[in-house]
Amino acid sequence: MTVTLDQLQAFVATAESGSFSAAGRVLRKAQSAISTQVSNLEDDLGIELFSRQGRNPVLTPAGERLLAEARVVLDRREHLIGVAASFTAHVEHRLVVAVDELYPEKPLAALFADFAAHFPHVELELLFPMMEDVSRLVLDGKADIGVMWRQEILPAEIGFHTLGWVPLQLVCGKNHPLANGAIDFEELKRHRQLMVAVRSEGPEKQRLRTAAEVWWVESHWVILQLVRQGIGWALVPDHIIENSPVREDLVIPPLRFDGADWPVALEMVWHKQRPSGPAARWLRERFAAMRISGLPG
Amino acid sequence: MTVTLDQLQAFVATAESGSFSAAGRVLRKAQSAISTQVSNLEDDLGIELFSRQGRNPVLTPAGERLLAEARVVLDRREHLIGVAASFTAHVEHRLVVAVDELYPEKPLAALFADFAAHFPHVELELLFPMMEDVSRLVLDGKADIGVMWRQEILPAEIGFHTLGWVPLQLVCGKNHPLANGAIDFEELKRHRQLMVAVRSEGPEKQRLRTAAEVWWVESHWVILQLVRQGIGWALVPDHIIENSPVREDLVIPPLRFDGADWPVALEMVWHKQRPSGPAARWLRERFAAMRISGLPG
DNA sequence: AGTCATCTATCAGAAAATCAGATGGTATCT
DNA sequence: AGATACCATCTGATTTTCTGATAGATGACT
Repeated sequence: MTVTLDQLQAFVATAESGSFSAAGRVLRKAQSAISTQVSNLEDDLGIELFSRQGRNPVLTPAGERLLAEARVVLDRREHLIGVAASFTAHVEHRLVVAVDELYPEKPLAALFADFAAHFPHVELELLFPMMEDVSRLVLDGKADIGVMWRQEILPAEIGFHTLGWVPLQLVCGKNHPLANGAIDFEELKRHRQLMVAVRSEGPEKQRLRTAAEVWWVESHWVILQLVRQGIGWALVPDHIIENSPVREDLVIPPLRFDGADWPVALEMVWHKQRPSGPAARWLRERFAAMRISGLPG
Repeated sequence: MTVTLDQLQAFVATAESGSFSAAGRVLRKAQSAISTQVSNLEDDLGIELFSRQGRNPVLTPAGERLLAEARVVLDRREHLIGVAASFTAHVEHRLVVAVDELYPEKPLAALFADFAAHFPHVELELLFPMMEDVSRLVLDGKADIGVMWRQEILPAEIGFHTLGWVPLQLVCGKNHPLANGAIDFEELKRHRQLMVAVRSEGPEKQRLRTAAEVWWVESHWVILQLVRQGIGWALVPDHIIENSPVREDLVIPPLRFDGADWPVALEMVWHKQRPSGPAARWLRERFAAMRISGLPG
């Protein structure tokens, strides 16, 4: 004989319920069936799993250890069945999500943890594209769902939904001229501004442009590195400043003018024509239901 | 019916051998048995694993994915059986090894990789004790095997075996007075020496003492940090210097006297009276068979 | 101490699953 | 076209597993 899943099941049920009889009741089998199955398992493994001194069987040290192993084997069977079920339910086996770094990581991590619990069998690929355009990735089928900042013109094939607005902070290095005292709007124009090198052209690209001289940098993270060196000032979302390794060298100077949180709209995008499975739909709904840390949408 | 290990085995064998017939030959069963078992598995999972268009069955995408899962389940069964076998063979379930940092990590890692392959079911705990004495850990039963540098007096209950000698290098900071030019033995005595704070007293503790003024530090790694600051000079094994994060700031000055590699003997120790299982014996033999990077023992 | 409920191991027969071998049909190669 | 190797399916035989019964043992309770 060879070790059988039924044997392992009888073993685990016995360990969990505390007696062969109870295990029989749980598994809807006769007590004798459980008893012999566990006994056979012990013969196959060549080791005693339960000590049968008293009225109830009690795990031996070996039984204790092997119980954990048995649970693993049974879990893997359940997992296999789950994978098969997700195939028949036409759940995606793989889902690619492209998220702009503007989206705060903390709720993102919570969301994906939740996703993993709901769809344990779906392989998730997360992209944080730098220079590529999120909407282009979605358009080309390289990503199933995208989260990006607003682009005025989106192709008609792309569906979208506004998630909310992320407020930006004005930040500069602590040795930068702007770091001392409150800032005038006109003053801003005289210093170099660092902006993310947005990919597609359009009016949105220019909306935040304030200074005469602008450098284009591929990521907010890199921008902070440059800001720290005193190369210029920038508009960067809160959460990126918070989590920056160089945040001690950064200054958020007070402003002498209003309406100065420069909100940026975050959009969720997908391809209208590509059919989306249950996992993609679930993720879209959850994205839409979440509120961004800033103003609600 | 529920998914059975036999079914999975038939499935995997079919996928590996390319046909039901071949799988039957491999598993020493009739072709019909394999065929029906795979068919039953497909019914249970509710999905087609093989496409049966041509002469031979060929995996569907779902089959491809589930094949990996099936292999995992079968592997876990083998693992369980292996754990049980190691119980009956009275293999230790846990082995604690205390290694002095003098022992080079590279061969150590290779050795333990090998160990993991031979004894996959043994939990290994590795200690790199700082201030505690390795022989004391072994004596107290907190470690099964120890590798330490030679202590003249070892308790009688401790068995030991000399593994080899580790040569030490004289090292100092690049701004230290000794860093310029070849070094005289008398010169050494005038500068502060940093030594590892060895735990037990004994003549071995004093053997390497050269300077008048000595600081005792708990680890060679920390010693290098201090040496880098120019606090003193030290004798440190090669591999620790190599792997130090501060090695650019260190200098190994030339010496104007001979016999200056200060070899330190490494011993393997164990408790004679405590019975050792197969894993401990294997590890002892392999330790003994290895040559230290320096002179052979 | 005696009673009772509940547990375990084991047995025999019934029920179920699995297997081998035979058969017919089909794809592939020569 | 013929030969070969393969697959699906059927049937009866074999093996395994299950149930239900029985006897002995343990622990709780009076």
